[in-house]
Amino acid sequence: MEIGEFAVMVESAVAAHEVVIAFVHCQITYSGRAEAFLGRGDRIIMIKADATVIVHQPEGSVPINYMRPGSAIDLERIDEHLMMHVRNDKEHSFLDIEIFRAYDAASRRLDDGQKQDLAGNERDMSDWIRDNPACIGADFKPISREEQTDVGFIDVFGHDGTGRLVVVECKRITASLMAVDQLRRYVERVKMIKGSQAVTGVLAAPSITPNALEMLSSWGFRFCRVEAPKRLERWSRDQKKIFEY
Amino acid sequence: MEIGEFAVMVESAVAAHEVVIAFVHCQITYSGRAEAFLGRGDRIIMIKADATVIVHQPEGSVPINYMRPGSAIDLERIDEHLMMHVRNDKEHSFLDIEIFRAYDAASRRLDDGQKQDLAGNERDMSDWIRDNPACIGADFKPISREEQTDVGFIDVFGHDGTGRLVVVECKRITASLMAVDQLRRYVERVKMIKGSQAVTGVLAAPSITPNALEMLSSWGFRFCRVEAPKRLERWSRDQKKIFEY
DNA sequence: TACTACATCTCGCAT
DNA sequence: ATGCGAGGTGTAGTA
Repeated sequence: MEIGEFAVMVESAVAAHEVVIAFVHCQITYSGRAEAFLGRGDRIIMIKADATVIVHQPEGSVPINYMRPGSAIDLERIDEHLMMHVRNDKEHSFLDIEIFRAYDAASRRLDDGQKQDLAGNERDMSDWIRDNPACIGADFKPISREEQTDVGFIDVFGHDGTGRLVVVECKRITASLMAVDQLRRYVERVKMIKGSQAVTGVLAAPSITPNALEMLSSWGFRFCRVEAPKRLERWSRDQKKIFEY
Repeated sequence: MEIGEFAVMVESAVAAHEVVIAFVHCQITYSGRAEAFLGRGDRIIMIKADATVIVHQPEGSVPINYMRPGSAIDLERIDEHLMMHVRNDKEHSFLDIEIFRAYDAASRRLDDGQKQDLAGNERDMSDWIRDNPACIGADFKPISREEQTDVGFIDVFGHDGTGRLVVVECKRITASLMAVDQLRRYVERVKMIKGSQAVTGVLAAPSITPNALEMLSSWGFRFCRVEAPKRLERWSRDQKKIFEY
């Protein structure tokens, strides 16, 4: 694709808030929260309707460069090259893509107002614990869940039969040292605010790392094996049969 | 673009490890670490040379769905639709993209062996502190930096003039409560292993939140204002003039 | 492989 | 605007 033709296409598509995709050979300079340089190679450039710019290499799941929505996109012709300047003045960042060749490009207006419905997150997990408190302890009585109490964001907050307060921290994946740090901070906060030492912590997760379990125990806290529930599991179970053949 | 033609193009491109980009109207079902459904709308599908699959909506900087490298991609014709099944058996996940229309698509073999050279990360920051220890304290003497010592991952580890050990934790952006948690854990670990109470902590960051500063002080630790250095700032400063006009 | 911590993390929610 | 924590986080480094 001739570079001048490519430039015209990109400029008109960006002006019309179309989505643009291009296969190019380029080198890239970034400056903003960090600074980076990427030498010449083949990449995929995506410009979205909201002026988000994303650059992908031919392999790997994360973009090598990107600029957030609302960037200003300018093209500058330099000899046979095309410099794509992407600026975000508010964030004091820029991305300069020097395009040596444009192999192919496409643009189109796309419409999509849908939002994804997702199940199995940490909120589903704390809901499930509130409704199934016995998984934390036979006498565990939940008081609040994911609410902004006077002690802050605590996933599930309750008390046991003896009147001791219980702070539950949920993790949807293996709990690590950082989860124990967080639980400890919450328990200390509750002790401080309630002016009582009768507070303990429970880490609820599908599993826990050995170091985290050791640290948890050293603070007198407890691990509870809980899986994040998947609301949509009805169809999931059917689909999963595919894996089994 | 006729859906049968699209199917043939995708299958041959995937087999040839080409990169594929398509503008489609589709709905998407995901099951894996969580479960999700996304109703009908226009999206961009990217299939990379390593069988990574990424789906973007027309706005926003993050993909709405993705499958990691090494996925199995199968197409199934259902009446006038096309079902793209993406499976990753190892991760027990799948992505089903029901494509109602393929507006446009392109594929191409892309070559890129380049790696990005990046400056201004946390490692650069700990390097800089090691080489400029006075920023931590007039008598601070660094011993190690980002090394796996017998006390674990500590950004910069040293001692002050009085023989007291100093643990430095670096954050390239504003330090929060979690950074203080981390520093406290490291200091406790060093106290335990060295069997000494003469250990203190320093949090080095460009700024710190009020709560984090309060917690830091309550543990007897100290905040040090340090910016992540940008090795490439030579050209950066020149380019930044653009912002000023 | 599991564990740990960084990331130009991004995003949402609440103050 | 800032603070805080989740994320289908992903990725790199290391044991």
